[in-house]
Amino acid sequence: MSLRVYNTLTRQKEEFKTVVPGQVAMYLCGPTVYKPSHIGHMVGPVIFDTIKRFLAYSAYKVKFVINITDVDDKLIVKAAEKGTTVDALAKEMTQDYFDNLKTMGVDSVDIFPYATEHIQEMQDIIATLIKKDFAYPLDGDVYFNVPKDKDYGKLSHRNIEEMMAGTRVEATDRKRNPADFALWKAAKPGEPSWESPWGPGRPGWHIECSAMSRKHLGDTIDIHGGGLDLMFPHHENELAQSECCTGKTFSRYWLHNGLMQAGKTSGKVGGGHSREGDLAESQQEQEAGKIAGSKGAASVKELFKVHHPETVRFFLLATHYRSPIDFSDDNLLQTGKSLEGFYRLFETYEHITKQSFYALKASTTRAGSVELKGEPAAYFQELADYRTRFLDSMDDDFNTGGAVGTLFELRKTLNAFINDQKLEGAGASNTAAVAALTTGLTLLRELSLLLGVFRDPIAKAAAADDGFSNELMQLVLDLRAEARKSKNWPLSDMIRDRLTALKVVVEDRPDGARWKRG
RNA sequence: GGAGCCGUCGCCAAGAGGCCUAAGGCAGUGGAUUGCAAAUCCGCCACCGUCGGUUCAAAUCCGACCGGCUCCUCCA
Repeated sequence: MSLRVYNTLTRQKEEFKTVVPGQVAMYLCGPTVYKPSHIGHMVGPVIFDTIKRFLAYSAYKVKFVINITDVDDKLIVKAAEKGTTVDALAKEMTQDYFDNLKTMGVDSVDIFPYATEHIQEMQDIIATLIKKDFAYPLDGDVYFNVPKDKDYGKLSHRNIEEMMAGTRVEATDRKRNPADFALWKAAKPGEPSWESPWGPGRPGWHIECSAMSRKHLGDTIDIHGGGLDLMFPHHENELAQSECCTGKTFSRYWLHNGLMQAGKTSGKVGGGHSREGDLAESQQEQEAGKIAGSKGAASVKELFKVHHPETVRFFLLATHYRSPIDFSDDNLLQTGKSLEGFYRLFETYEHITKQSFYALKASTTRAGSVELKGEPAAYFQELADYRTRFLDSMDDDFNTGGAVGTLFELRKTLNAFINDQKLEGAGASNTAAVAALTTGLTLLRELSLLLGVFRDPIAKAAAADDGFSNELMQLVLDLRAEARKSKNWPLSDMIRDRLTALKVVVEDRPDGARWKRG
């Protein structure tokens, strides 16, 4: 099966064909760095990070760019509020963004270009647009002339006449047409500004992406991504500017991810108060303070105090990227629970082989995928089927939700194999069976790494790593083992009950007792 | 008012004309296993918002309706 992607431009799934065979240029609209990231800011990066992993696995050479918007109205307002400079605020919030990306396991981004470092490139585009009569200067501003662009509206599937019919034409509006948008804004006192042929000023909202995408990825890119909320006007305008400037296709595929929603009933999320609509304010808020009285969504850092980042990432990928995501503590808690079985399997595997799942060497390419041959044939056949289904799901418009499903099925097969072969007990010395198990775990590692999950051991509770506690626990369990040997059930049960009360879970496995803090 | 999205088991969520008498997870439940538990495995647990239509065939296409949601601009 070959890759098919849903293209917003055509509103259908299309076969994926890149400009340059074997290479992918991918651009994702990044944040305006004026406040700490909330979970909505992480959705796009996690999804496109996963897309990049899969494309790379599928033998594409991918260049992935996320921009940082470090000049904007919201920044100016916020900096003034906080009594700091735009530059200082932007730097602080950019760092926050980077921290959060790292925690979420988003590490495949090649370049993070800054808007303020591309003023010249923006001006070049504006100058070309003026020359081609697609834009006009007006008292220090420069506007894009929307009616001049006959393709305008093709991305968001709107037609200009209808739009204008619905637009209130202000008597004071100086623009030639209400739909025209600013490419360059004349400087106001106290605001950051740059020299330009049209006088000192700063860029409009959309021009930065056109400029940075062009500079780092070329006139025509393969994938342009962003939240659904950015489709109009941001992407529509970007598209118009870029194509009118270069005369070429701006992006072959437009991928829009669904937005987070704070469910009406979900109430608090990650410890922060959220009202309906707050989260949907989304990836790149277009208007600061749009929702009056809004406290805003919980910051990502607050969220991580309550939910493990891996749980959050898994949760985001368990739903199709184009669907809205109902974000709530309950949902996250359920996801966390569903992951425990994986962690337990990894633990069991380590007990059997004395080797960590996390140390398994997995292929990062489809061509190098682990070989699934051997005995028992039925077991290997199942593994092969899961791999096929997982990859087919991903090939079908990056259906991570379907792919996640096969991961759970794979887990079940692996556990069943351990049971059948008694690998925790009598079968432990069956080296062929243990090797077969390792093959299965290697497949699991290969596939889960594609989603960017189960990359590293999750941090255990601090006390569990404390040598003294470990030895003490070993002592208690040894004593209990003695009691069990002499069938002193009341005593062994008492020990277990008392430990349970201390939130220590004891499991009597075939190869001995195992404990962990609950 | 205009444009668009969504409605699949108690909850989350794949599937997008026949392989669906609908994947997977969480919860529930019966069993195997266990001294008892825990964990694990096996089994059970949905006719796909409603009503019509198209078709040999629809959860999947069309229409209406009901319910949920988003966007409609950088000037305010």
